[in-house]
Parts: sequence; structure tokens; C-alpha cells
Amino acid sequence: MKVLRKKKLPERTVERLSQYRRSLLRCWEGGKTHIFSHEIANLHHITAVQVRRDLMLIGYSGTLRKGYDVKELIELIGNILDSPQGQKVAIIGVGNLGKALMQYFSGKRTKLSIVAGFDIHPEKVNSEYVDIPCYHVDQLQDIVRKENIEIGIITTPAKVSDQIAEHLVDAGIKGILNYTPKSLNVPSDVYLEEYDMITSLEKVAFFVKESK
Amino acid sequence: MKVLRKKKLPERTVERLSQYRRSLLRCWEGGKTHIFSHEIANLHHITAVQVRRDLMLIGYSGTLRKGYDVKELIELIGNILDSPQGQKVAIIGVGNLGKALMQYFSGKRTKLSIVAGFDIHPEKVNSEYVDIPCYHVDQLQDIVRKENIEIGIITTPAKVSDQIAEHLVDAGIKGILNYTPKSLNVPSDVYLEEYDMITSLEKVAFFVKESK
DNA sequence: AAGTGTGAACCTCTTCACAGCA
DNA sequence: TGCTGTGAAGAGGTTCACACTT
Repeated sequence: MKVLRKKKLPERTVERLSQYRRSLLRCWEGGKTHIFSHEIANLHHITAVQVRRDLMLIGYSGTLRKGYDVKELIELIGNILDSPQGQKVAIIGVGNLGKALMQYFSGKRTKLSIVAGFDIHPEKVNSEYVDIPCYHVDQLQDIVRKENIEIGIITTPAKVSDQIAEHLVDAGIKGILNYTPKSLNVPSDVYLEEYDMITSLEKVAFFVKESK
Repeated sequence: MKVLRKKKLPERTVERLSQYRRSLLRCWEGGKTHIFSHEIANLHHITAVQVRRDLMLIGYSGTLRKGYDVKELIELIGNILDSPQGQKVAIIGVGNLGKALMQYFSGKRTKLSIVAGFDIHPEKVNSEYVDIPCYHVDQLQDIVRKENIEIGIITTPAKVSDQIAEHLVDAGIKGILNYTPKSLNVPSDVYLEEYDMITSLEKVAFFVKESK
């Protein structure tokens, strides 16, 4: 059970590890100590080979008899995904989507914590939501720098996303998760992940239409 | 400018077409009538080749001199993505995330309309949000059938997502967009798209950590 | 018999390289 | 010259097929 990070992990494997961990935690809480690759596969509707391949990439071996040790695996995935000293996250835009994210996260991970929200609406500024303080966007750079926030989630209206991203980058942000439908332009040393809900829905609609 | 659908479009191309359309609409509103592949590319931070490849797949040709005709292209993408008679969508779970989706969509597409929300909380049932009525989940199957709703978006807590999906499938839903972190099991004739916000954030965190 | 681990084939998507055109 | 259209190569990710273990 060593972490042998010779080569960087495929993006997809990282995504699945995050998901494996959560279902493994549920299993562990349910009293399960060992699990087979096909059981993990069933929980995620993928193939057992895929699971084994992912575990191979992180250098974990199961026992033939009982499969994989749930606890060990949870810990190993933690060693890989988590930053030991923790990482701080800010959400810019405390509307419905921003709140949804705050809620999903409240009290979950310890290594990854949402420490601040930012908005411009007076009734939100200086309030709290699920114990996360909300500041005015004017304070964005200050607080990102002071608190050493590494990751910014943008859930503002699209019009201002460019501006926000610029401020984040200037303040030294390391990664951005953009939920705005407008694609952002950031320096290549800032990791950027974008997701567009409208596109997802249009995609489902298209394939539904096609299958008829 | 014919739609020659000989082979099915790649998933990624469909996603990008949805995005191209929206930026093209913005261009059109800004008075732009023609556009080059590299201009579209810049708007989405992809390569011009990628754009041309996508347009090639939908059988659209630009003119050498002026590039692509914005209006024609918007219409062609509409012919491909939209169902002429429209498609109805329901959102199950009118919490923060459900509301965010309702808001994003309100008054946008005409061919794709969110016609109902469902929840169990008494204060939400029989209310409205951005003009979309909210019903009790007990009425889910009835309304999906009566209104001929094709697509369901699940934004409930994970515990009940399986149950909801089952109801949707029984009521004849054609596509599901699942925002619950737990992967769903649906018959293969129901198109399923899943997105997990926590995974996205953990992925950003991982690659931020790795890049250090 | 029923698991794991993995080379090789395969599939999907992106990029290269270049021909062709105004 | 600066664009479009596209065959071919490349990169990334998944699945097949099978050797190995208990």
C-alpha cells in the first residue's frame, strides 16, 4: 500500500476515485470491510475492469479471496486526492447555485473547505449561509490573499465572470471552477474546470430526440 | 445548407454546438453577420480546427472570404439540436439547485421548456418559481404522463434519487439528468446524464495540488 | 470456480499537415 | 495571403482476452 506516483493520473481516474471514495465511505459505515471490484463497479454503473484499472494506477492491490480492504482503500484515495494541509475554497455569487454548493459541502470534507462566499447584494453581504460568511465582492482579493484561498467557484451571472476571474487570478488563485455559461480565459498555470448546465440539458434533449 | 445526418454526432460535438449557438446568438445580437472559425474558437478557448471539424460534421460550409454566416449557422444548429414540436422538462427537487436551473432557463429556449417542479415540502407545493408551478411528488407520474414530459432533472437529496428515477421511468420519461451524487440505474432506452459537483471540486483541488 | 492484474486491441476525440480556393 | 475542408496521425480512455492466484 504505497503511493507510487510515477506518472500523473488520468483525469477520468481522478473523477472516479472521488466517487469511489464516497461510496466506500457509505460501505464502511454500513459495516462492510472488504469489497470486490465488481461490487464497486455496480455502485457506479461501470465495468469491473475499469475499477481494477483505476486501482492499478494508484498502486493498490486487493486480496484474491476477499477483494479490496475498504478502509485501506479509503485512506489511500485520501492520500492521493487530499492535500494534507487542506485547501480553501471561495464561492463567488451566493445565489441559488452558490447556496446549493455551500449546502452540499457543509460538514463533509475536512481537507477541502469552503471558507467564504462573495456577492454584491446588500442583504447577502455580511450574512451567513450554512455557517459560511458572505462578503462583498470588493473584498475578494483581500480575503483570497489573506486566507490563502486556492480555489474559486464562480456562480455569478455570466456578464461579470471574466472580471471575477481576473480578480481571482490577480489574487493568486490556483484553480477555478466556472459554472457560468461563458468560457473563461485564464493563464495556463491556473487549473480551469467549466460546467454548463444548459449544455447538459440540451445534450440530453438531443439524444432523447435522436433515439426516437 | 442541408442537414445530412448520415451518422450520429459525437457527444462532444453536440455539447459544443449548444455552446456555439449561444455565443453566435450574442454575436448576432451585436450586429455581426459573419464569423471565422478562429473567432468562434477564441470565444470557447478551443482550436479553430475543432470548430471546423464540428461544422463539417453537421454539413455546413462557410465562404472563404467572410467565414460562416451567423444567422444560417444559428438556424442550422437549431435544426439539429431542437425538436420541432418542442420537449418538456420537469425538475424534481425544488431546492437551491432546482431553483438555479429554473432561473437559468426561464425565458430562454422555446423548444425546451421546464414545465413543472416537484417537491415534498408543503411550503413549496402549489407555489411557483419564475412562473414554473411546483407540485407534490405524489403527482409526479400523473403529470409526467399527462403533460408528456420527456426529460427529468433530479435535484433531490441522494437518498431518494433511485426512487424518483424509478417513478420517472415508469411514467415513460425518455431522458434523465441526475445531479445527485449517487449514480442511477435506468433501462438502456432512457438516456442518462450525470453530474456530480463534489467530484468536480475534488478534481480541481487534486490538479491544483499536483501542479505545485 | 471466482476473483485479480495487465498487455494489447479498440474506440473516441483532438490535432497535425496540407491541399484548395478567393 | 489567409481562410476553409479533410485525410491521417496522435492522445486519451475503455474493453477484451487471458494469465495468474487461492
